This record gives sequence, C-alpha cells and structure tokens, in this order.
Amino acid sequence: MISSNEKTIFGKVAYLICEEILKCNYAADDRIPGVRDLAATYEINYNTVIRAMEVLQREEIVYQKRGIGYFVAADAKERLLDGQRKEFLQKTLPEVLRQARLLGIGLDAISEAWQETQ
Amino acid sequence: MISSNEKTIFGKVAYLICEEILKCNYAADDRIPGVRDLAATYEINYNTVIRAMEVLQREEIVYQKRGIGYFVAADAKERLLDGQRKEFLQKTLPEVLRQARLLGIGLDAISEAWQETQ
Amino acid sequence: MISSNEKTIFGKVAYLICEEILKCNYAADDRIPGVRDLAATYEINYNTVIRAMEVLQREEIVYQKRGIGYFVAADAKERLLDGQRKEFLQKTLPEVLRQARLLGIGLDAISEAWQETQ
Amino acid sequence: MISSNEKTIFGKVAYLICEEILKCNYAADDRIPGVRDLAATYEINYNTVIRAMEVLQREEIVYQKRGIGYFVAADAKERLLDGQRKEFLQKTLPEVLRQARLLGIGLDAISEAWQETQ
DNA sequence: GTGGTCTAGACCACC
DNA sequence: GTGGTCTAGACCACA
Repeated sequence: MISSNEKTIFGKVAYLICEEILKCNYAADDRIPGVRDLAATYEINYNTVIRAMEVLQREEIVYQKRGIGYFVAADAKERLLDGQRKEFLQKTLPEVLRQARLLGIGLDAISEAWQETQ
Repeated sequence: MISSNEKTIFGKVAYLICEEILKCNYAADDRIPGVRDLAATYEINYNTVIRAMEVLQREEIVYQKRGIGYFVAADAKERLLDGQRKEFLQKTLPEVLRQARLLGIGLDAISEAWQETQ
Repeated sequence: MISSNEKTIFGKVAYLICEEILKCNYAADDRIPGVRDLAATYEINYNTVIRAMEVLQREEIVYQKRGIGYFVAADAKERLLDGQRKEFLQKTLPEVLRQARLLGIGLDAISEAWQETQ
Repeated sequence: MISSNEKTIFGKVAYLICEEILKCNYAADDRIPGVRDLAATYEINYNTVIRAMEVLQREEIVYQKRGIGYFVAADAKERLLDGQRKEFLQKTLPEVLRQARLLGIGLDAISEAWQETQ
C-alpha cells in the first residue's frame, strides 16, 4: 500500500503519481512522463524517481515497456481507490477525528471546512 | 510547532507527550516521568527520548530542573491547544478533506465516522 | 524468490547471503556483518549492499534492528531450502539436463562429475 | 564463447540461434531467417537482433552476404559442440551439482530427472 | 557505531 | 531517445 504520508521522497513521488491516476490525469494504459521529466517536474534527482517507479511497479500500478517508458496498469485506478479508501476510512479518518475531539473541534467546524474545500 | 505526523521517532515521542498534556494526564508544573521510564514505555533508546525533550524544551512546553526531571510549563496546555488547533484547521483538516473528495468519500461518511469515534 | 543467476550485483549479493544462511554460516537470529563490512568483503559499493538487504528484508529472510544491524529470520533457512529446492528441481535441473542432451553428454558423465564435486 | 545464461537479450538471442544450429534446424551454409523475421519471432526490437548477429559473426558462427542475409558457417556446429561441451563440463555442471549438494539434492534425484527429460 | 536516503554522474542495454 | 545499475560522497536518524 502506498499511503499519503510516505516518509521518503521517492515514497511521496509514488503517492503523487497515484493521485494523478486517481484524478484521471493519467488514464489506463497512458504513458507516464519519462523519469527524467518527472525528476525535473518535482525538482528531485533522477534516481529518486526510478525508486518511486520500482515501488509502483511492485504494486502493479504501472508496467514498463523496455526502452519506451512506464504505463498505467489497466485496473490501477480501481485498485488504488479500493485500497486507499479502506486505508482512509480505517486509519486516517478515525485518527484525525480523534485528534479533532482532543482539540475541542466539533463536527460543525469540520462541516464548515468541508463546504470550503474545493 | 510539534505536529502529529512528525517523521522522526523523537518527533513522534514529543507529540505523544503533547497529547498527554492535552489530555491532562500531565498537568501544569507536574513532573513528567523520567527519561528512562519513557524510553521503556515507548520502547526506544534513551537518547531518543532526550532528543524529544530538547524539542519540547525549545518550544517551552516543558522546563527542566537539573537532577530532578522535566516539568510541564504553566501555560503549556493553552499554547498547545492554540497552536495545534490552528495547524489542524489550516493544514491537516483541509488536506484530509481534499483526500476524501479524491476518494469519493462524502460528508455523510465522515459524520458517520464521527459518531463512532470515542 | 531469490535465485542463483540474479542479473544485478545487488541480486547476486542477496543470493550469496542466502547461500551463507543455507551453509549455516549465518544461523537463525545471528547478526549479519554490517553493510559497510559486506561492501568491503564483496568489493562493491555500500549502497549496493543496502539494495541487497532491502530485497532480503522484503522476502523476510532477514529482519532489522534499528541502529544495530540485520539479523537472520528464524525460519529463513527452512523457507530458503523449500523455495530454492522447488526452483532447482522444476527449472534449473531440467534446463541443464536438456542442455546436456543437446550437447551429447550422458548421465555417466554427470555421475562422474558428481563424484568429483566436493 | 556464447553460453547459456547470457545476461543481455541480444546474448540470449545469440544463444538461441546457436541451439538451433546444434539441433540441426539450421545446417551448414543454410540461410538464417531474416533479421526482421527473427525480431518478430522473439518479439524484440530489430536492432537487438542485429547485435546478436554481430556477436555470432565475431565468433565466426555465421557469415554475412550483404544484401542477402546471414548464413551458418561450415564448421559452426562442430566448433559450438566443442566449445559449449567444454564450458558445460567445466563450469555449468560443477556449479549446478554444487548447488544441488547445498540443497540436499542427491544423485538419485538427478538421475530420476534425467529419465523424465525428453 | 549502526542503517538509510538523497544527490550526482558515468555507463549500459534496449527501442 | 528510453529505463536501469553502479559508484561516490554528503548528510541524517537511531542506539
């Protein structure tokens, strides 16, 4: 599972690419920009992008065509949605709500913030 | 600012101690358990606890009486509440809600989780 | 599965460490020499050893104690024996025997070589 | 020497062509299928086949008639048999038997596999 | 002291 | 041109 809150830079990059897939910026079987391009975009080292791609490949979110580039796996979006939803509902959300209660922040404030998002 | 989601272990420990203060488990001018005790509690190395205490001292959340131990600063809880509230409302919450939207999770699901918390 | 015939150097190093475990040079819960030591032993870069250890950790052949080092997992040898035996009998051996036939080398020559081994 | 276990794709292709010669699928002075055909057969890029042919030419296993194609050298099979036999008996076989011993696999299991081959 | 990450750049295989 | 591996060295967190 790739979560938001990865600690390493390559983990974060992997997550960012997952977000792009979730947002449909990279659709199934689309080619992902080249590793050198991504390195420039995110202003990180090229090898760090490679590490991110290794992670995504191991999770079967992307596949590789030798000498051509990386492509979004056919069912990547579905699997990501499933996995991340579960993670969010079981871990992230309860933890955040627990923290809200600790800070004396109520559901009303959360609803308000919800209206403001997006 | 000490936030939830600190990346380092000593950061996380610092945050956990803040939580104890927020929960009033450590009240103003209370002595915090000894460094060795905390190391045992959190199952980490003694030096890591020291680092956490350095952070808390720098933020003036605890103060030290040499040879005796660490104590909760008088206004620690208030300042923590203020700071963490601001952080939560401005950073954590918007980010989490943004992620929820991305995953197709609505306010209803969040409300539901809210009821279940606690 | 880590096989003999890994293509990358870090893969080969991972395999060499597996061999040491199979030979009981590293027993269960033994500490494996430090990454910098291994780098010197095998005359490779220190980062390459780290990659090998990542592989071994993912396969749960070694585990890590933070700041101390790597240790052989309790059941590493058994799992390695199982996995590698299966691989050997199903892939390596048939392929080698097929090649022998192709080269006109008979079972007698193989038996002879067997006597000479070890 | 072209061995089984070449690491590169063009090396593997070169080896596969050697096997065809050993199996007499390509006889002395026969024309080898065209580069584009081979690329299609092995599902690799045209340039990679060219590399394989360069290797085979350097080893004088094939020769080229420009504009016509590649042909099997007169004594290719004999030289291949000699070379590969030596390689097999001196390197491959001892290594495989060593591995078998390490895995606790005996000559009986090998004999058994031998009966099953072919 | 331990492991670990990131950067940088050389070099390679493949398309 | 693509991805990928290896080396080298700086820097960090943890025990």
